[in-house]
Amino acid sequence: MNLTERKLKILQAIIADFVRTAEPVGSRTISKNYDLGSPATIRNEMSDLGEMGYLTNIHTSSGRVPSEKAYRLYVDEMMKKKELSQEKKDAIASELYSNVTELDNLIKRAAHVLSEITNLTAFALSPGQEQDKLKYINLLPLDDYNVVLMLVSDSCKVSNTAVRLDKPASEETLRILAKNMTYNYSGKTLSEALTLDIIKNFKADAEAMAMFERSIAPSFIRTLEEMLNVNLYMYGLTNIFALPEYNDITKAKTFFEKINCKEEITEKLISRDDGITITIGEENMDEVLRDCSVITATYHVDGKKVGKLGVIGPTRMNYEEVTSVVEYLTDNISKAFMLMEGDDDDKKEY
Amino acid sequence: MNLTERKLKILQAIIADFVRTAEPVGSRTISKNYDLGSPATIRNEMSDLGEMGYLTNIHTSSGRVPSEKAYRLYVDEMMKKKELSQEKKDAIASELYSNVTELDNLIKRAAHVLSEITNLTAFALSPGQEQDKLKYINLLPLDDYNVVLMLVSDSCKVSNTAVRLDKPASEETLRILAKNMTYNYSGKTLSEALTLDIIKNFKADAEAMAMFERSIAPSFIRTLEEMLNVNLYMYGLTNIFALPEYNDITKAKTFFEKINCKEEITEKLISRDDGITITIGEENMDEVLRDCSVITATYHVDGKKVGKLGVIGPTRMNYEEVTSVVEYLTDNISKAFMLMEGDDDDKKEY
DNA sequence: AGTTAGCACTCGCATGTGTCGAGTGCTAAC
DNA sequence: GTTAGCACTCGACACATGCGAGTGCTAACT
Repeated sequence: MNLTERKLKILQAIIADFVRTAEPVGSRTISKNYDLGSPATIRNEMSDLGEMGYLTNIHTSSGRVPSEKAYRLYVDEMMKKKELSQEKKDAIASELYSNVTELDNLIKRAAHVLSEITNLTAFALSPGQEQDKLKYINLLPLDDYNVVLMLVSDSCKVSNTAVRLDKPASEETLRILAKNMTYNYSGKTLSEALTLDIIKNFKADAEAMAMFERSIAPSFIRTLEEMLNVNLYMYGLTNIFALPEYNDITKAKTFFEKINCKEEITEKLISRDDGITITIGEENMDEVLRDCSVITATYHVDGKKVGKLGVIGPTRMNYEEVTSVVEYLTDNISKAFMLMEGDDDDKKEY
Repeated sequence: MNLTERKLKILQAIIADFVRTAEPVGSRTISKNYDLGSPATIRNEMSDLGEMGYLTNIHTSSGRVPSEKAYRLYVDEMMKKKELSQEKKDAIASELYSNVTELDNLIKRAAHVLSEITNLTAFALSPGQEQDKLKYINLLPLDDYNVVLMLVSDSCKVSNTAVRLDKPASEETLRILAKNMTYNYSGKTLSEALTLDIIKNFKADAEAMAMFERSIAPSFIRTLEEMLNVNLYMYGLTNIFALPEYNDITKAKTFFEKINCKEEITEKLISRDDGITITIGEENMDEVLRDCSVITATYHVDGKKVGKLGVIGPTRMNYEEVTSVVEYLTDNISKAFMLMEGDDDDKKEY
């Protein structure tokens, strides 16, 4: 038995209907709305589709529900690229292109508008900074016991930390230490910096070295780690309440509990393939996401920096629509970022 | 009719039972468990209590449920101070006194452990920084077009922002501007700094002034505002799923949606009285919190800085227990903070 | 041979009915 | 003032019934 033209059309119709209504769809409905033959004919075809594993029925006399295999077929073969409605494009634009000054803010907004447009749970990962290089390192004395450790990266990400010394250090000592750090670390990527043996190659007297190791080095490492951290932003979590599949309170509960393990989710998302990736139900290999689908895409800013964003929703999701939104968004993140940087392509060398 | 000893005892028993079970409590239950007379006697008393507005019954033949007036009476008159179990004290201690380095982290942990112990939704507001003073202001050139604006406050809170200039500035210019800023702003509280007319009293040439106004001042203001921001942390939101009063999916939904308006919640919490404050149901004057009770307390760190933390839960909440936890926590936040600052009381002058 | 009408059958769901148990209110006796 | 007893109320639950949507199958139609 193979997938004839009509079978495909019927399957598509069933998917469309089920995505819209979340109700099992019967032969009569399809027959009425799609001009694909009489209910009886459709029933025969549906029966075949069921045998082939594309449709399931809860029990004998209920309508049919598309299987995950059906969604996979749909996503791979039947789904067409869809131009986003102007309205949605506008919504995205007004969110992205409006006086945002920080990349992370841009990302947040992208995730936010994504959740609003799709009515699903959206998330975004801030770009990984592994390739970002240290550019400027300094130690600024505040008073005898407090200094500020200041790191600036290639991409002008500034980070500083108040460090409390256990005994006063002279400005001279700090200057020397800062010089040493600059010498050893500037030009290195953040992840490289973390792997280097901190005190190797330091040229300073024993006391300064001791002070560095005790007080400054730990802060330095912590700050580097922090700069490397990928942030996960989530929006529209409560959108799941609108979905009939989460009418069951315990389902909603477990969803929330699992989705709140940010580390775990970050992990999962990072390890996904680049580009637009769609995983359906069991493909997610995850207890909680078993009856969800996840769509992610990679966005690029500034050539090298890469992050992810996407949505989590029921397998019954409007793949076509959501995919276009996700795609449109990732494209526009780069553009918005460039705009944010100012009209200063000439300055990009720095 | 007035509240006799026995009536009070019966009311207390009913509250205790209802808090535990969330089921309307009947005369027989009380009679069996509390030795306060036969079911019939208790029924008579309950009838009186109902007339006085302390008990309500859903319908003729259901058990009684304490009214908000009853909870108010309980909280005001009948509740005793309760020593926390050692187990809970330990849980709090292990969360608060373990290598935390930032105040905000301490606060987060406090809220987290609070939600864990009470099984309710807990929140914490980071301390307001209105009284925090600017101590150190500097502009550090990164390259021709990028400088770092660096602010350090009295309490060693460091903040810096990358500022992009629209045309290059000499180190000298930046030095002068920084000096001007220091002269005008250091020693001022953050909120004072925001109210001052930025460019008044500046001594610099016209070009430097223009540059300051165009590029640096906006970042300065934004940074100040950011430093003044009070952060709201929430934990245990999903705990409400365990409460029978939120078995209704729409209730859970509205709860989540409202509780997610961080600004609104922050507003509401800030405006509450200091010290331990308990508001019950309608006292909250809020559509969503109408059938919740809120317990907040103020914590102090460092003498002047003040924040809040507390829980949101159903009116049927263990007020005694929760109040003790909240109280114990606020006390220990100050202690943990002092420990965090190091054993350096001698350095506190700075 | 593919398509369709017709019909018996299944199942979920809503509705109605009866029973049970927990609880109240009242009255009369202690 | 307290208590036992009793009639009454109401929600929860179990069970039956009917309805509607849907299927599968067969036989007739094109």
